[in-house]
Amino acid sequence: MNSKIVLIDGHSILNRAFYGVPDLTNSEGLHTNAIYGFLNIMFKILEEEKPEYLTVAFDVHAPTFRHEMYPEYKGTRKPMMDELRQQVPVIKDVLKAMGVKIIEQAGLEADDLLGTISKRCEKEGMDVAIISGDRDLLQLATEKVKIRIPKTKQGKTEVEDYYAADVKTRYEVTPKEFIDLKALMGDTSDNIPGVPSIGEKTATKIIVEYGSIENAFAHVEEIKPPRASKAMQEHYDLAQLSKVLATINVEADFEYDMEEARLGNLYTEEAYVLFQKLQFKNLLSRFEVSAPVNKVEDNFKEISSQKEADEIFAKAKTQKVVGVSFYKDTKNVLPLFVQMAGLSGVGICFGNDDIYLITTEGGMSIDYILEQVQDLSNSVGKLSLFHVKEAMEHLPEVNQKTCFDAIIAAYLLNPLKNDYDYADVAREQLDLLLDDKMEELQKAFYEAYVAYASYEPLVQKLQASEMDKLFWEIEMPLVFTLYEMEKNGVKVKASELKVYGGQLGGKIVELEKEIYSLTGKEFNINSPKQLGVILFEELGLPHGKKTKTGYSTSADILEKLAPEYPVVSKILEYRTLTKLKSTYADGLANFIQEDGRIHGKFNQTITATGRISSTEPNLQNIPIRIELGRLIRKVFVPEENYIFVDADYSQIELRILAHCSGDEQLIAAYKEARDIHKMTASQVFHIPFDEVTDLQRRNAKAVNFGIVYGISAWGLSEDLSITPKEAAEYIENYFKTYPGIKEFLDNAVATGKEKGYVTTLFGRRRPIPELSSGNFMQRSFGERVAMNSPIQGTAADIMKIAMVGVHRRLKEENLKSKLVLQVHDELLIEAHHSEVEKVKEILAYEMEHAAELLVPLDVDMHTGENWYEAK
DNA sequence: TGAGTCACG
DNA sequence: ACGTACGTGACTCAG
Repeated sequence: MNSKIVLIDGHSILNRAFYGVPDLTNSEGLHTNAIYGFLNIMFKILEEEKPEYLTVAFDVHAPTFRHEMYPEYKGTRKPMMDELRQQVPVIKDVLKAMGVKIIEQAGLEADDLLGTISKRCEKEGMDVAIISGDRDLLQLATEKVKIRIPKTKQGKTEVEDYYAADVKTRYEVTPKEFIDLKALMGDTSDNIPGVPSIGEKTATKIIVEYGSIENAFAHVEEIKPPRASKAMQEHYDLAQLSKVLATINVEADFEYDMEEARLGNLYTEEAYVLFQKLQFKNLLSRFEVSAPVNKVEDNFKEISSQKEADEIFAKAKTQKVVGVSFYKDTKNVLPLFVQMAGLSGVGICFGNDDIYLITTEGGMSIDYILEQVQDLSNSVGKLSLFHVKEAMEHLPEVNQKTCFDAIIAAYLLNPLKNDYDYADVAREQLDLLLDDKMEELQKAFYEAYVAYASYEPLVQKLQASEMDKLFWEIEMPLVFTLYEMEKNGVKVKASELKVYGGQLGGKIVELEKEIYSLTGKEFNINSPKQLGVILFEELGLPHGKKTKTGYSTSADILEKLAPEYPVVSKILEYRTLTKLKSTYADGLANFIQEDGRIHGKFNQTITATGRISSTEPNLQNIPIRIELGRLIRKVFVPEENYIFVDADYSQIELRILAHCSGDEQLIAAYKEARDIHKMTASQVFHIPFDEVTDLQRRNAKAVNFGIVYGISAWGLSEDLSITPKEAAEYIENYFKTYPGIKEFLDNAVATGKEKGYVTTLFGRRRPIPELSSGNFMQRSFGERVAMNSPIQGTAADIMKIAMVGVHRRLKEENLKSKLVLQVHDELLIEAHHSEVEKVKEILAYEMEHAAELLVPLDVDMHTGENWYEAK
């Protein structure tokens, strides 16, 4: 068995990968799709070939002898897109980190390097596989040298292989003749001229017949068709030039040490770090799980005696920063009961040599330890933790002013990531790689250490990005407000919910029967796939959009059919009812705790814009638009002697738009408390204010919404069921009426493109990597996001400020009333009967004064015996 | 696990 | 020519 070498045409494969793999970016906004695709192709090839040697060749962007001969060489080639260009140095770093030999040489193209190495290796008796996306390389094919051309088709990589014989089969010419073929037909991508009027067909015929351009020229009179013969006589010089340009130099002069190309272990620690940075989760699994050697680990000290613990706490009290973590020993706990297991220790860290785990092992009670931590919080500079809101369960009396939540800091620095844990922070802030499968004990040590060590870099980065004020004054205080809300929960009447669910169930069964009889068939109505087949194939209804998996059966499509086909309206009704039953009636019931309340989670590190999200259950999407659904709100009730006070901002996003754009007209309108949608209609459609019809007002409202979402004529036309042309006219008129708004939106996109992110009034950042995408769709999305995020994000900031203010006032004034829900622009308070007026005053004041804008912030308020009444 | 659908602001 | 409104989360089906 001969030894084997794989040679990769670096730029060519990177280019293939770039166009074959959908746009990917890591959390820092670096585009990574080409790198990802390149590595996938490379790994696939290596697995197939199992070579001893590997080399990747790159072009250096310097003129070669071909440019001297023909300055236009490769001249028409499009300049590399930025998103691809930025990936070139990175792939080189990745390859270096994996110990892969890279070769590049000024004055030589990758083709020449590959050709020469290939020849040298072949002479040594080796097998060679050359990987390129470029068919030029086919001239190098022999019996020993295989050219492999990967094609990415729908995510799958298929490879075309060419030995010399395969070239002959496919192109009717030998690899050597392939050069002559190209000399005749030319190559637009490399700007090789070829002979005018000779294309692939004619060129093949000529070369098959004569074997070379020289021999063809010797018989030029005989060449058929006459047109080709004439072209050949007139432009033989071009053919000769083209041949030289197309010929790969297989005897180039450069140093190449075979031993450097020998394949070692690709999966090095360096490569692992890079892969993590690039966020190639799939590829990471190729690395043997190996925790890197860590010096910190040597300093882990387990403490179980109270005397030692007291000393450590005493020392900790004088520190600027102390990292804290919690240790739950689950070794001997059945998986089912892990949740209920109590803590068995606390991690404490205030220096690289001071990393402790104080455990209950020696008889210290966990309450004692936790008390010490809370005590510590009063004298320490900062107490740094992960997930402070969750930690509050253990530290209810902690000094909130000294708490630092590293997860929230990491979120502000990159709100696009969907998941954060201490390992992410360790990697990003400390370049420390942690094994995800650690013992709980070791984890607790590391968590305390990372909380301590990441404090400085995080705070420094928050300052550098001007988000320190946002962090300390809004996000950190909000942690405790959200904790309170979760702890408070909201009372839900289980019995009424059950009745409601039962009623729905009855109606659903009836509808089911009717649908089956109307379609003449029993099927799963909940399956869009089955439903599509029944409606559009068996019943032959006109279908609209198609999705990847079949026909679209979404509500907007079905609604168009409903007037004509009774079964369709039944299906729509069925959908509504099953949704209400499964998600709300049954769904909510599952979350009612023993105290009769639902304690949903309010998440602070999820959204890209800064909004809060609600889960388990989602209490921010309880029905309201449809009456039947809205009834669910009747089961949300205050406890005895309490009443709901509900306050919501009126049109906060449009007001923010008015403020940020400084548009005189809009500002004046809000100052005068005019009906904004009606006014918009009057101005955009040129109608006297009092003559605006309901429809016109509705349309204007949709335009206002569209503006906030990052308007596009197509989107608006879809929403209003008008033509994109008409929608474009609306928008044009709108911008003519409010020139300040156009300027503001244009500016948002421009600064987004320039800086890579947009900001809210309070400095919150939203990175938008899509803005630099070469893909039209992605870029347009980025532009809409650039227009929307500052508005939506500022609204979120203002609401957060209001919440902190309301929470602070309730506490300061010793009120029994509690914040229970937040729904983006709405707050729900469970107010004690004796405190209703006070609560109303607090809500109104804190919400209206959360920010000082050029327009007033208006708040609507209602009270009620349940949530339905309070809206 | 991803796609489709639909509930909310 | 391209082809969607912005931001979320839960449930269901089907592979």
